[in-house]
Amino acid sequence: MKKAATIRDVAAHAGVSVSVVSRVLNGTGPVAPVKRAQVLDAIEELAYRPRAAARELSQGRSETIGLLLADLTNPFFARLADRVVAEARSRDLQILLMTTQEDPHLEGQALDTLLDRSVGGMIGTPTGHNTARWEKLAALDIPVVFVDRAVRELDSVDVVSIENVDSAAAATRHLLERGHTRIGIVSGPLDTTTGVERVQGYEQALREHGVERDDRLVRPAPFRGDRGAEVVAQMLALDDPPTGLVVANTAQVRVVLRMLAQARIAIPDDLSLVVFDDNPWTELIRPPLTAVRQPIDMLALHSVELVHARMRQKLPPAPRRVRVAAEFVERSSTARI
Amino acid sequence: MKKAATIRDVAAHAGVSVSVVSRVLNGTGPVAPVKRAQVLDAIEELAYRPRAAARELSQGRSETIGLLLADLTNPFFARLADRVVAEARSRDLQILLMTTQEDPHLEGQALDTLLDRSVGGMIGTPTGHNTARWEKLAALDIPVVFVDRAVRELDSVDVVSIENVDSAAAATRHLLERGHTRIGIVSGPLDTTTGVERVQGYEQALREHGVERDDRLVRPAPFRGDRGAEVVAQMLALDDPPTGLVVANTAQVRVVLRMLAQARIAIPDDLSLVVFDDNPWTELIRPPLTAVRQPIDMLALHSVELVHARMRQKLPPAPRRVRVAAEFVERSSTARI
DNA sequence: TTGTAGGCGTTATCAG
DNA sequence: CTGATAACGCCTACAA
Repeated sequence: MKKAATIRDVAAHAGVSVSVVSRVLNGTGPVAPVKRAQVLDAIEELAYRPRAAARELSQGRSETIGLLLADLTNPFFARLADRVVAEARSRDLQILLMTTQEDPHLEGQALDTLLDRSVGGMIGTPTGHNTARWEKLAALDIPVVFVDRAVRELDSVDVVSIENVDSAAAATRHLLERGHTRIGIVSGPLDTTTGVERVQGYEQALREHGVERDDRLVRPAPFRGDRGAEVVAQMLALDDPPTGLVVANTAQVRVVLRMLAQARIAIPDDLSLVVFDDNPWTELIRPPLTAVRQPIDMLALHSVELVHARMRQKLPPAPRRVRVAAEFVERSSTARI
Repeated sequence: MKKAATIRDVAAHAGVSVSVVSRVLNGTGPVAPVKRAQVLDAIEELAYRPRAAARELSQGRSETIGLLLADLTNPFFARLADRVVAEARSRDLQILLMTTQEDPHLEGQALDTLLDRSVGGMIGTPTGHNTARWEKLAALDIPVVFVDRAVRELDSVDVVSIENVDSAAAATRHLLERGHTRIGIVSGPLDTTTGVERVQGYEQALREHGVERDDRLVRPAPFRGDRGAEVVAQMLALDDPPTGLVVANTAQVRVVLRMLAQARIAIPDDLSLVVFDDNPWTELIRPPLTAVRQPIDMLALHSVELVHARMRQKLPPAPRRVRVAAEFVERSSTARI
């Protein structure tokens, strides 16, 4: 088993210098058509493949982009990863995957190692607690794109997300238009952009319909754990419990559903339900859930496209905020009051 | 913005040579306690982090392992990825993620780029069609571990999977013990080990109970597409349709469930159902599904541990086959006939 | 125990 | 157009 061919082997085999080979490889600089052909032949024959590490070392930057997601257990992030990988491949970018598990400490570690790898760019769902490190990446001229959510302090980085305000407003409006006035919302933590923006949309819809906001019906829940269930249970225990509920925290819909089932709350008879993110199983359960469908392929497409463009310096420096519309999918978990 | 410190900067700052720094970094070779402290200080002060690319180039191998999964859209693989990432982190290994989408062509591409990256190891779910390339990896002394499924031709690579035969037998037995004799099975393609082994388990259980195998009830389906649904529809259209069904192809349970719902087949009244892989939503749907639960964390643990050990040459050359038991979870989708 | 120097595979600069 | 040759940052004999 002889070791893999290097650029020098190719050069020798083709009877040219390494520079020529490098040039045909990267299309940088001129090469005589004849020699080009020879080089191509040699490459073919030796099954030569440039070593990524050497390339990185030499140019100080790589074609690898770090993907730092919260949690692959959440189908939303899993499908996002799937699409990001696909988009990356079509651009010859590699994906280095890490997860934060919504833990700032883990996020910190991940960012550090990403730094070592001198990745060419980053796509991530920030926990909101490592602003210094994120800034460092940016300071090192490593393009960063936040997807799904952002960090308010970091207003110089690109963000790709859905229209959170509009989506939440639409979900709430759907309930209002069906006669509900007692509408609860379980959002994400209020120090995340998704958390606050979705509550804003909810409030906006309420305002439109002249319904007063009741603090007891607006409850944030962390992304991890079962808090979402508790919070809903508390709402339901009120003297005047909600008749409609928006679960805007994707990570909590499962636990909420489980609690509702255990408590034998009939949907939509006892409670009308709209959830954020339309999973493959959302239509499988009984009743099929009305949901806000996030266009995950678009989120992935724009994220990858954005880092890619930045890596190629093909974009003006001003931070980009891409917001794509989400689709409202009406099924059977909501009913007229 | 000054550029990141290199090993030379550290050496200078600590008043030693680079080799000393390298030695304290990698614990290779002796270092005087005093100097070690100085070096550590310098590292701290300069916030030095070794460049992964340089290290790779110099030693010809990296601490990055390639993870080549079929499809992150399948919750089984998504959760597997999640655990693999976690296990990898605790061993300071990085994960380069790629997907095959069950497409041999994409798998081939992925393997090629993995080769360029000179990854230190690989964990993957092979499609079964790129044996040459897989062998090439092995020939290059890159440890390969197949997880979940294997390729029969490649019997020299490590494999981590559940006890497929036993699991399928248990699932089938469960049905038999409840009086079913007409039992269908939707397996994976028969050129995959999971596909054949689960059918073997099914047959074994049948044999135990003296039930004859009916070819029309044993139908493989590809991992992609909706074939599983068609195949079940065909079984159900028989003169003597099955009263029990095992969906052993994780990728097909969703479409089968959808079809069953549309056809208004009552479960378990019309049909008793056991599915492979216990997702978070398996207990959310109506009725909650009886399932074979794959211990995903164990699969991940062993896979990572195995590549890691091989990378460190800490294992005898003989290929390892780790098979972990799966758990049978009885819920409400199966009933006595 | 320490330091020097050569090599890892590419890219890039700069004379021919 | 082409070809030496110097980086790139780290590891590792080998010498001291």
